[in-house]
Amino acid sequence: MREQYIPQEIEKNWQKVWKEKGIYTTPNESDKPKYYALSMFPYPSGRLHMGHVRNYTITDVIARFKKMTGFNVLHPMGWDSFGLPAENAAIQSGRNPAEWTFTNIDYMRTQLKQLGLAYDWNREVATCKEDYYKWTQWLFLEFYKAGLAYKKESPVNWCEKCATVLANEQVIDGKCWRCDEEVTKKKLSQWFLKITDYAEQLLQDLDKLPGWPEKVKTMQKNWIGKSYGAVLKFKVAEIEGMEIPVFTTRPDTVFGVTFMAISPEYPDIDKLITPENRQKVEEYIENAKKLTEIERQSTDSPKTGVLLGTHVINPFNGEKVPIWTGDYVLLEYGTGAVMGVPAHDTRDFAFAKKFELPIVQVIKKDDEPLNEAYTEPGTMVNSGQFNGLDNETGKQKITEWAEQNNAGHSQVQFRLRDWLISRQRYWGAPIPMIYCEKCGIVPDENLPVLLPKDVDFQVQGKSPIVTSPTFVNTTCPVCDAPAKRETDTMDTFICSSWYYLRYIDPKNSEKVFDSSLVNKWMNVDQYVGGIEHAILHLLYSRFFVKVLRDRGLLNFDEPFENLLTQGMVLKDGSKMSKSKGNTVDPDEIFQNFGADTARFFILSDSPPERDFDWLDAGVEGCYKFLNRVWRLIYTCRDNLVFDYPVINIDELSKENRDLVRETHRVIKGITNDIANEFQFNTAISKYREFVNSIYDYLKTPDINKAVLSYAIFTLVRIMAPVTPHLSEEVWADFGGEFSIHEQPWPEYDENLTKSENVTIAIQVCGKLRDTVDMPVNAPNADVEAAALSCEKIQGYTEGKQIVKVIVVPNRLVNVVIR
RNA sequence: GGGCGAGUGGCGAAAUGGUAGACGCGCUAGUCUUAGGAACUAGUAGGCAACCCCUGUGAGAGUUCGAAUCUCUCCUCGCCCA
Repeated sequence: MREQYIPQEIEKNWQKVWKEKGIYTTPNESDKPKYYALSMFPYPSGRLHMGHVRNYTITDVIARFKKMTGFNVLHPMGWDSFGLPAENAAIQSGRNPAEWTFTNIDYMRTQLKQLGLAYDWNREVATCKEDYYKWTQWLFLEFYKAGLAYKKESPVNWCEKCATVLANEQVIDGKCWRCDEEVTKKKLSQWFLKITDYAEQLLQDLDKLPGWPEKVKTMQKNWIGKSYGAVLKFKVAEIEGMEIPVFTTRPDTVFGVTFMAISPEYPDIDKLITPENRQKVEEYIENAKKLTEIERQSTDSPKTGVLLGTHVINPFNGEKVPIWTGDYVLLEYGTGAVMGVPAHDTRDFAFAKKFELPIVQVIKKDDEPLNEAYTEPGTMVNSGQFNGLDNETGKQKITEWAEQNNAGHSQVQFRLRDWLISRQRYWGAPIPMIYCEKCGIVPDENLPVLLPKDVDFQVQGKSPIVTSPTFVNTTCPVCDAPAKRETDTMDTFICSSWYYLRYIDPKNSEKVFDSSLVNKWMNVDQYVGGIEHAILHLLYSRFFVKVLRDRGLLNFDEPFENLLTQGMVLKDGSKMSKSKGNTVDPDEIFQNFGADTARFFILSDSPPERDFDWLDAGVEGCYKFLNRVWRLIYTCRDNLVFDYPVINIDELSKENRDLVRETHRVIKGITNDIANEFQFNTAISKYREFVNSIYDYLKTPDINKAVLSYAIFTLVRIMAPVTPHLSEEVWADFGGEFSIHEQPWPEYDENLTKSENVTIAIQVCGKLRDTVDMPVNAPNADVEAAALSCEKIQGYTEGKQIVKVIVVPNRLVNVVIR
């Protein structure tokens, strides 16, 4: 027998051969249909973690399988390599962020190669390289030219610890998505991308994505948050000509308005404050600034507010109600002002209770007294001419009345805000804009705008980029006068919004990419990544594609045809993390067991979208199994014939026929598990069952070399996507043509997937009582007769009346008695 | 508070209207061995001295010849949104 299974040697050798022969280089031209398999590219944090291993193994198995089933597969990899950790490392260790990043990339690339992933490394991209971010900047200018990039002063989310602003999507429960610091509000002049222009399309086109998990689509739908309502205009009683518009989804409750609340940041708030209230209000406004959004919005935190002293007039009933300012009203949502209807809005109710404001019920279901806000449907009351309408009709009628009387109009409102992309950091793509005193804001077409190297990373509270004497001062490209550069860099989510397009044409120095190539390769047929990107990255990428389509750069609506969101890798029931000390280092697994074992294990046990609990004993179990496969092959080496003759099943003994049939059945099962369902865990269990069957077969005296060879070499081939090194080694050792990964996927004969006999369950009144072996597809009458003649069944039927007998072919018989 | 998803052995899980617990981990006993954490064999949902018996897929009801699976009510957990 050949020596032991030594994965470390086998794997190293084949990785070298694959590289030399370039079998994973993907040509752009091919007779085969295209298939684009994509993993979310990593941030080069230093080393691979098990989440990466899981993500990339899943995509790799799909890519290898597709290649064997006849596709020209594009399977690239790259680096999401701008971002804060590099800068923090630079601050702490004095190293240059670029150096830190490229060192990490080199190490992680080695690890990816050790995992045996079938990437076309010629297409590698890194977002922090000049030849990439040049085009990120170019795309920014495309947005600018389309009127989709603008600068605006507004209160923005500010993370003190990261010393930068954050997009709304990056604020999780009022905290920074990166460092968990409480996010506060700060007024700054910042660049935005006008994603709201595409809100409707981003919502509608979710229907074009049947290959996405419902969960992700629902999350995006909620995030975009389309709501139908009306803007109603309330005149200010004390100030001639001034009015305050409010957005409401409940115009039907307008007769229940007993106060108005405006945001502390409301632009005209100053005019609305009467002198006797001024001091109190200003103090209140100061305080509100310090609060986080979560503190302000929470339904269970106590409501606060102060009276301004002025009033508005309800256009519907002429009633004068006081104006308050309350921090639960946010400037960014709606119009920054809400009409207070305590009877029918939970937060208004709490506010009114606290400040003893009147509560007027205008929607009624029954006569129960109002102990809390009534937010259900009902009939309108106390609403003048609208009394008696059901409230849904009321919404329309009220809005119509407002439109006819110049008091408002219907309005569709989105929760989605424009995307704030300015970051006060160094390690990102500089926003290519110049400020000239004469010409104003001028785009810098001279790309790339390179990151300066003469910066001081030790500065506190501002971006290191500002310390560069050479970067900030420049000349205006229009008038040649001295000018200043924009010093903010772009949110790294911009860089990752288009990387999958650059893989298609990664070395193009003339253009961002060749449109015809991109149109040919896209969409991504299968995208695999973590659920944590359900909103951020996936929404931004969809937005980018739509804008680039409208700029004529590509001709499709959506980037990712099918999406698989894989679950987390856990250990001892919780997420792996350094602080918990429950991490598992991929390098250690490679060294001890080899990459094939790691790949095999990470796919076993749990379906991909579910969380996966890492178990050390589980890895060992997989290693033992691969050893068992190896031993199986080499103990029966003398009986294996690579070019075995055609098998005629009719000439074989029962044991041989059974193994042939099982081989066909396993091909069918695994093909289905991988191709249709991504049920890698059940595929793995089928490999094991098959190996167990072959071992059983070896015990029979009548071993047929062709049958055994058919089983073994089929096993080796169908395992190839999961254990590429082991399969390649065995294949080559027995004289197979290089490479097993370029062999066609085994086919099966549907007729031969069926066994000759089946065990039929016999139930009496739905309870299992016995079983009987019958030939497959036996006539129902025969099966019924066999069932009724069973001794045990007769014991149950004796003296009873048989009401009916149900026969499910090849499955069971149910005898119903009375 | 709303939306979505999930609940099956000691554990990861399988079965999507038809023999519940495939496959694996762990465990038990045995064989071989100087030894074994290797390999192999047998067993492993619970109850009962034991069975070919009874119970059993979060709880309860319903539909059906038959329900882990479909329907309703409730409980618990997770995620997202407030």
